[in-house]
Amino acid sequence: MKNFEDQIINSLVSAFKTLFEADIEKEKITLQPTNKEFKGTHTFVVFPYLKITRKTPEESAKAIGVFLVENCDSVTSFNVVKGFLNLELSTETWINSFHKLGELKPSAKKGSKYIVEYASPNTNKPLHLGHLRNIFLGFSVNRILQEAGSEVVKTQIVNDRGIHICKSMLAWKRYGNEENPESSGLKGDKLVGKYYVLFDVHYKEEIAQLIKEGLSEEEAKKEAPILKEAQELLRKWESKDAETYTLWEKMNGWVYDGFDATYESIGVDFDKNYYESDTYLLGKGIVDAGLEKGVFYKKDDGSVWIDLTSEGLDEKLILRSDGTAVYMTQDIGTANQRYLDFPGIDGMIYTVGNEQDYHFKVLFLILKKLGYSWGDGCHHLSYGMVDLPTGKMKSREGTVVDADDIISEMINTAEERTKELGKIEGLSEEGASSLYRIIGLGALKYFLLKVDPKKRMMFNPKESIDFQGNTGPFIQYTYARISAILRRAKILELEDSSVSDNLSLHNSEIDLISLVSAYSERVDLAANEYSSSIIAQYVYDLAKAYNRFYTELSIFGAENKEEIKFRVQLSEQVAKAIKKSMYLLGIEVPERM
RNA sequence: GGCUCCGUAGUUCAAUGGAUAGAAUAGAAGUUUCCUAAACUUUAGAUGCAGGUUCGAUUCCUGCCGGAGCUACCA
Repeated sequence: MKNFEDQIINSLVSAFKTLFEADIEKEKITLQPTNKEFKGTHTFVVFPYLKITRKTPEESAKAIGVFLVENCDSVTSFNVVKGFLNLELSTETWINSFHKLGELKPSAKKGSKYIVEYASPNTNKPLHLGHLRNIFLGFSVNRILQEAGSEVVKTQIVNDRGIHICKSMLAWKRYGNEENPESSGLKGDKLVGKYYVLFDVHYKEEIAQLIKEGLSEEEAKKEAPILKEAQELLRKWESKDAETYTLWEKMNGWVYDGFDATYESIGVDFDKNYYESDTYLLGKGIVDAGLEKGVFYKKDDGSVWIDLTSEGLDEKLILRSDGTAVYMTQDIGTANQRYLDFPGIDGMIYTVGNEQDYHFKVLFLILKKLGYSWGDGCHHLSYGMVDLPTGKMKSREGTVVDADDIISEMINTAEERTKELGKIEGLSEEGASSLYRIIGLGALKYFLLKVDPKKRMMFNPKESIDFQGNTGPFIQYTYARISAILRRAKILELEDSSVSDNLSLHNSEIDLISLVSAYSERVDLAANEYSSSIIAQYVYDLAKAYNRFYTELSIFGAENKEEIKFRVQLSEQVAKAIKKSMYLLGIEVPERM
């Protein structure tokens, strides 16, 4: 909350006290932005208070408005439309508020410590567009939390074991002829993914054959020799069979090289990796402790359960009757392990698709019941699928948009567009290719981050991602435009003195001041909601407002030196706010484009 | 069947219970002797259906219709 807004609210409280002899709690009073069609910037809605005022909406609003103009320094005039009291503030208020930029720091998560998990790839297939949404979201939330004063550990959990891994291993053993990334020229993850698909092809053939021989589909799926062999391979892996283990390590190594290349190209990294092969046995000890505490109970067959029916959920299996772990056991164990690795954390953020909403609801409930102090701080950053016009993306059916493909496609398009617009004059070759990367990735990241994370979103591969309108490049372009202004201002050597408050401010300038000074609030909001789209919307508003300002008013052609100075300073602040916001989204901004 | 989420312009997305439901894109019409036209201006176009709560509902509640997900001793 800005200082002057706090003042206005205080004045509103005393207005009710003086005019209507009513005590209103300060916290209950809110101001909202005034609609563009009306004069003013802040609006107080009187409808909810009519019972107190015992007057018509218009009369009530007018009385309060008169009181504010008389008693509150920042309010200079008002107008009333029905029950809406629109306030206009003094230039001085705006100038002061402008000077306080940067002094207010976001602090929603001050002093807290989080672990953010934002990738959980399987090592049997390459990353696709859905993974990118996951990674960009988590990476951005990590930065937002940091900006809001928190310390963050970035992590991923690698699903490097299980039947699906054995499938690609088996297919490689059978059909691979010792093929490797060097000999094939394929990126490691792509190579392994190829064999995962190949497994499925042969699996389907065998099923078809068995059905011909008279088995039902159900039976055929279970009895296919290739599947049985894969299961055998999993058993061998679990018993640490040397040959199997070596192959597993070799193929996983290829995949990690592939993933690392992709991570590097999109500019994300991790402080700590967790591997399921290390963690899948964790959690059993905690089950024992939970049994003692009475959080869990044992059935006659030896399986362990938790009863969550009183919370409106189901009974949930924690440990199989043969004593082996399930997904939930593992997640409890991993969470505990992370706490041991990073003592003092206040919570963990899991960036995982919304098909697992129920799982995490249960997981967090269990953590709380087990009495972990950090259970309350856990949050499932749930996001919706990225859909194609043809439906859902499915790796096995090959209906995915590959991550590396879409990245290079975006960079290529950026190059084409930039050349078309003739914007590479005076750029070195490295400068140009770095610019294409910045723009292409900016477009992709912004496209995925501007949408509310919780919602399912649509990606149409035929209509490539836009570079115009509400897009990353539009915001980057605005930044580059301002940079040009600042370069020119530097040459002019405007002496650095403060701006007096007898300027007359234009609406577009007030819009900008008010947006720039909202930075901290918006970051805090985003941190509390774990939402990057709040930042994306904010930075778009900012860029849009700046472009309007830029078109409407001439900066260097202003009436007097003081106005020029003010507009340059305003531009500088907007540039800073854009740069910081884009940083929070993991997007770079260019000085020229 | 049970539980959860989602239905907003042709399309892709917005909207702490507030004013005439915002943007972008596609459509129509404009703006470059002057700070970067990846920009700006104008125009047309939408809340699945039926009730309820109230000063006021895209938002909250109920029912229906449509879509998705979860509902494994898989991960």
